[in-house]
Amino acid sequence: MEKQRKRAPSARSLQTKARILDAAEQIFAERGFEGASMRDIAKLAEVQVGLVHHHGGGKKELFHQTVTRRADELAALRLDGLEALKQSGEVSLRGLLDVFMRAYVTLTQTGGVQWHHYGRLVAHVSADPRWRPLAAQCFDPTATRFIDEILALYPKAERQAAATGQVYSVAAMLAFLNTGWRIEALSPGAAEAQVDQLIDFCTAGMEAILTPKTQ
Amino acid sequence: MEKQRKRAPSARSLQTKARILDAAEQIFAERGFEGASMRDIAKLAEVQVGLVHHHGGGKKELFHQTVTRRADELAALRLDGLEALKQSGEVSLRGLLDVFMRAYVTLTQTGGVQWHHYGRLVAHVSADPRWRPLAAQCFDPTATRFIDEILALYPKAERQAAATGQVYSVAAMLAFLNTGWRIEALSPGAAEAQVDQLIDFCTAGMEAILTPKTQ
DNA sequence: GTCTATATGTAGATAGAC
DNA sequence: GTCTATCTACATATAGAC
Repeated sequence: MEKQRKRAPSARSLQTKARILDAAEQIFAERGFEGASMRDIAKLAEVQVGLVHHHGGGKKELFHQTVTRRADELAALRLDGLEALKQSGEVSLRGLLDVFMRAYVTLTQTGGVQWHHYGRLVAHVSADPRWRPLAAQCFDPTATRFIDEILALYPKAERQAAATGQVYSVAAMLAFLNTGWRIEALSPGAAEAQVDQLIDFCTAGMEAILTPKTQ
Repeated sequence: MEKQRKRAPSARSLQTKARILDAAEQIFAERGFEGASMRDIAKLAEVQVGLVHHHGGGKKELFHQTVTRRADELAALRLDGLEALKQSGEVSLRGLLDVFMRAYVTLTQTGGVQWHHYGRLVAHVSADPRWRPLAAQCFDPTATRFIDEILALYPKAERQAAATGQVYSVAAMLAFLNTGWRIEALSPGAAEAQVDQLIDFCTAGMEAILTPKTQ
């Protein structure tokens, strides 16, 4: 259970680092990279400023760690869902977009504050061209995987169209996450209806640009 | 209310202020509010730092001025287009979204660097909840106007659905503007095709959430 | 209106004691 | 690993000469 590499990670140390990453996640999500300060992160994590540098390795490196920490978990969530969908034999465009979005959206809205912060953090990463390489590393492999599946359903569509639709869908999803609606405040049924609406929008839009205009 | 009628705006002064706002537009667009510095803005505008304060009235006020400067022009562009569309008698959902997006998108892509910067600046404003009041002041009136027209076309649709679709459409549009495709680098025909594709996506998505599921 | 000089605060980062 | 103290740089903002 307990990891022991060199000397002693000392459960306390791991716990401290986790607290720092949690704090960084929140501050970065709220104020962006430039707007966040190491001091505010340290204060929220209830540690000294030097410790944030020690565990984070500088502000930029800390930001990278914060983003990548949950990226694998998110990718696994999506790819597992994709695998389950394919084995069900009922692969459809809507089913693919549902798998890609629903678990993530639900998690960021009702899966605890940290995932909520992570949702906003991802919005920053996706919006700022400066983080393009980081975003590519974290999210492109999974996105490409889904685009492949979509193209298998629409053999005559061009890859550019599917990729464009994916970009628009992600943009709509991030808008949904960051528009400030805390859907958890609604009734559970209403929350699901909101997600359904998002998926309806993206499915219809995607299908429109996948099928030849000369309908 | 009115601008200084006291002495003389002195063409040179107006020119200087315009240069400062142009520089601010570019720097804010590239690095966001926190990432931008008054020094960098001054340097790009080729003036002294004090002058940026003098004309801008502090960093926050300068940001507001930069955003609002072109907002009226943009609103007029859209409302004129809406008026023309209504007088043509051929109002459709696609027509409305076309009016709302095409002129703006084309302008930010081929209307000169300053409009290109402004497109990215608007993306920052739209993404950050801190600028919500500013965004509301600049863009909500026009957006509400278009939502009204959409609801007139779909009497049975709920206002929430139209507003949600509008948010997703704007998100897709901003993604289009900021994904880095310089469509001006493409052939003119290809550029128009890209915009058509964006409008296709939004029209289909919007229609999907405006019509009752149990169709 | 424009420039020089400066006031004042805070940022990221590090050294060294414990 | 953790904390205290500090270095250095740069931020916004302003005062006053011209």
